[in-house]
Amino acid sequence: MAGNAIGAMAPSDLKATLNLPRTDFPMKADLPRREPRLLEAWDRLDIHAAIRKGRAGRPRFVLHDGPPYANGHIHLGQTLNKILKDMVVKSRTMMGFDAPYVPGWDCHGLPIEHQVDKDLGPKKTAMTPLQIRAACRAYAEKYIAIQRDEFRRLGVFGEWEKPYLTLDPAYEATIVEQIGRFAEHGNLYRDKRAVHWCPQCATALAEAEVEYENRVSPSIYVRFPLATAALETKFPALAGRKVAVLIWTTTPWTLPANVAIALHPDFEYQLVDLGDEVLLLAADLVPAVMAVRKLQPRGIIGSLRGRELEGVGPAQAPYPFAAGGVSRLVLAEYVTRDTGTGAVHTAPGHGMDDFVTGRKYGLPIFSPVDDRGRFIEGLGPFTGMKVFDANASIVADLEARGLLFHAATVTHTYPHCWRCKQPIIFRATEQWWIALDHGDLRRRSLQAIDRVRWIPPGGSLRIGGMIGTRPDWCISRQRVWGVPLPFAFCGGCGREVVDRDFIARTAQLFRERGSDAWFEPGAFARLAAGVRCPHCAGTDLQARNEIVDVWFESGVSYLALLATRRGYDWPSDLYLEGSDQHRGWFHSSLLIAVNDRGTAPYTSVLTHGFTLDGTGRKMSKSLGNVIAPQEVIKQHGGDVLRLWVATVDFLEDMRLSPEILTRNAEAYRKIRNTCRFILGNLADFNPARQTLPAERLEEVDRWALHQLNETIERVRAAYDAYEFHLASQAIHRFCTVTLSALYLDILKDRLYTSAPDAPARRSAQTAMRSILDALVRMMAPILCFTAEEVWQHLQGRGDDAPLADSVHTALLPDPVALPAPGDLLARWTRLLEVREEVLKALELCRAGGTIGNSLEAQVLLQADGDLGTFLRRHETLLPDLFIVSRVSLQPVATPTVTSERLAGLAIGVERAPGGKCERCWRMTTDIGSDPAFATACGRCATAMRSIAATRRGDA
RNA sequence: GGGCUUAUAGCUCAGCUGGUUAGAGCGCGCCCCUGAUAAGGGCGAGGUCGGUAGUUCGAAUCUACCUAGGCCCA
Repeated sequence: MAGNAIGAMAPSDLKATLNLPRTDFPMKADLPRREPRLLEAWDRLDIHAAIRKGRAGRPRFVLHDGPPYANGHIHLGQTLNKILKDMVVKSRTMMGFDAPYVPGWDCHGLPIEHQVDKDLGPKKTAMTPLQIRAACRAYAEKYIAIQRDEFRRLGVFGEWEKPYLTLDPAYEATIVEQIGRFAEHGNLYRDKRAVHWCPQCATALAEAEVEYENRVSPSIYVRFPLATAALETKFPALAGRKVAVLIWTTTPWTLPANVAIALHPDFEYQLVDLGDEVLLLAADLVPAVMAVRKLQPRGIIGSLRGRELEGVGPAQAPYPFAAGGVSRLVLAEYVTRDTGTGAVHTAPGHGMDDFVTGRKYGLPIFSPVDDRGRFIEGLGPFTGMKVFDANASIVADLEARGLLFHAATVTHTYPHCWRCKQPIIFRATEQWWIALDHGDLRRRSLQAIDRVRWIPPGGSLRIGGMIGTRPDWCISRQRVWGVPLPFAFCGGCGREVVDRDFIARTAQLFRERGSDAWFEPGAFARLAAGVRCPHCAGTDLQARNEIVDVWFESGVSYLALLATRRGYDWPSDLYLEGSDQHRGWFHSSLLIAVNDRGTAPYTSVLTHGFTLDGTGRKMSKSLGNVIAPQEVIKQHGGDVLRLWVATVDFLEDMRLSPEILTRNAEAYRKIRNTCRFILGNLADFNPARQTLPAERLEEVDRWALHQLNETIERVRAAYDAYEFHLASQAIHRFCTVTLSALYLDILKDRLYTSAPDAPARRSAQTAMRSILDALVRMMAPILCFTAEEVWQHLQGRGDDAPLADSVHTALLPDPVALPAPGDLLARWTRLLEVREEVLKALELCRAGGTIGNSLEAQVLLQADGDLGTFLRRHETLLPDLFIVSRVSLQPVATPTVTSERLAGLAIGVERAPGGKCERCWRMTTDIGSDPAFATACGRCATAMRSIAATRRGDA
């Protein structure tokens, strides 16, 4: 300011004496462009190493990553999962924990092999297992790279350069070792299991390879003659009658393998008298069954519950091949009364349900069909027939023998092979199993569940129910892309060979060379050298290429991590996955860990729900409501996506829609702008030199800091409890309500118009600096990019105590130390109540056209008694608080508002007297009182003189 | 069909062990400002707490059933 021009300042010159916000922190976030630059900056900083180093020696907190499947681009669910994990890791890190994060990938298994199959087409048949495995590996590695980049783009910190992979040799060795642990404990056994089987392709199919198509099948009702001795005491009328259980089936070819008839324990079954015979079937289905033959029953001889029939009989199966033709009456819950007779022909060798029932009752698992779907030797007239061709012969045979009650056809959905499109069958095959009840594995697992903290608590019930009732675990797969099961088969007696040395050598081989080594010529012979068959002592051992279930692979993950990395403790602190993993990874990890170490691999398990569309429906291609994270990032940026994750209560299912994203983008902008405004007002503030002690702060500033402290407490508690939505809400609320609408609005006059170094202004800046410093730390786990951006702008301000390079190496804020508030908070609550009433009055006045900007107003307040005293005590604060030019405590003749909430308060609003100061825009009666400043008020004149004096001093 | 689970304003969430006219933020409508400006501020209108029936002096909060979702099984 030139001294000689002081008296004739134009409005623009006056403006130049204001301390308006200055910052190069952009208002427009432009996250899609800016975030990649921050990622690069973090790379240059080697942020992850820096954090690890900074937390070395601190109490550890291990969130163990559940490996996503290395297949395809990441979808919203995986995105949510990784962001949640990252917010846990970042918040725990900022709470002072050493919280490493090692991402992992699930690399083996059917989906990849399936896809590679498709890609290879007919070529695959000419390829060796090693060649196919190489193609699978390439496929997995391609998607690991893709997903890694996509996850990193979300701002997720972790050991991306050194993830754990289920195809790593060391990992594969752990898998084999853990299989060995089950073998040691005697939980492994080999037994039959019903699987989907394609007779055309001569291969087992996984559920994913089965397609359901319409097909026309026979629909036949068959009599199973029943021995009634046990029933005759109750129903004497049965004596001497021909009695049969009536079953219904669409697969006549499975009748030769029949061993039982399943009834529902709760259904009512009737003995229906048809004159020449008596049929037993479910009461509800009698009319429908009679209708197919247009019969009228003569009467009902008796009725009884399914459970009363258990073990009655037995009935006689049409064929003697299985169990000598005996068909037991057993109970099963899956029997329905929608169709059929309520009595279900049961062939455990040829049906999933049947198999389970067979297991339960100890029935023979008879599966007289070869790889090509032909009946094997010993099936009499059917030997050599293809099963679907045999249907007609069997129906004719039943007819001839008087066992056929009725035959028709039915169109229904039937499983078909994904590759050859032909109908498939169920067939019992030999598989490897882990026994759940041997060695108390199930009971010990249930006990381990009780010692884990499940969030939400329902998780305990959910996994407990599953572990409590699940059948034994089938861990073998007849596939190529996976870890070979470390077992041999005896060429002499044909039985399986489970050998400790063989398993140990296999583990060692895999550790050194990876599981591909299994397939190399001579490898098996070396592993089997010196091993004898425990059953017949034979030494002619043979390989069978079976691989382990991928759930077993991923279930080993924490043990594999412990085996290969230093500094991890058992068990981990947290597993965090979607609630579907109660059945999956939590489940398999638990069984393996309990078997190996007797405890769960986690002390707590946090689950999240699923991402749904805006109306609460699941996202699916067919509904066209899928939201791709890549699109969200392109449109809004990673921080907006992260903010969405942080605003929802993830324990339940979460909705996402364009509207919800827009909401979050707006909330984001509010937070961003709040930071920007504070940055702008700290432009000239040197915290090391200009910070005022807390006792000397203006009262509003102290109040604001108390609000900050309350927010800090809330946010810390929320992070501690993984309640990110409460943290984000507290942060957002603090920005909008406390700061933007109130505190910062009130502050503007003080910040802009005071002399830069005026204590009142430094007081505000002191508070704002504390606020922004705390705010940005609180934001960091959620808005990791923006927090960093703000942090960088907070630096390099002549700060004597430089900040850490990255906000992510800093700690969450502790509450600011303040003098005891006394009645400060109560008084301010009351002042703000008055403010609300005044704002209403101002609004009315504005609507009436008396004022526009509230600075044009003078507020008259009338209050008696206690409130009057209270207002007088705070009189000087009031104009700033209301952002008006003048407040006068005086009787109000014609109140604009008479408060309902505050008894006795009457508020009048009128235009403030005097003229408008061109500098501070307040209405005052002392414009031009300093002749040097004709258009400025006295307060501004003083400020400008002070500024001028300082500048001269500087010069 | 079974196990677990959800349902509070257009959106995201609070609402503790049942107790006065159910809260917040955003959005929306109207208005102000133009010295946070592709910003900022104010006021206001929105809910029969999914439905029904109970328990209770009293229920969004407890019970039963129903409806519509979700995950996992079958």
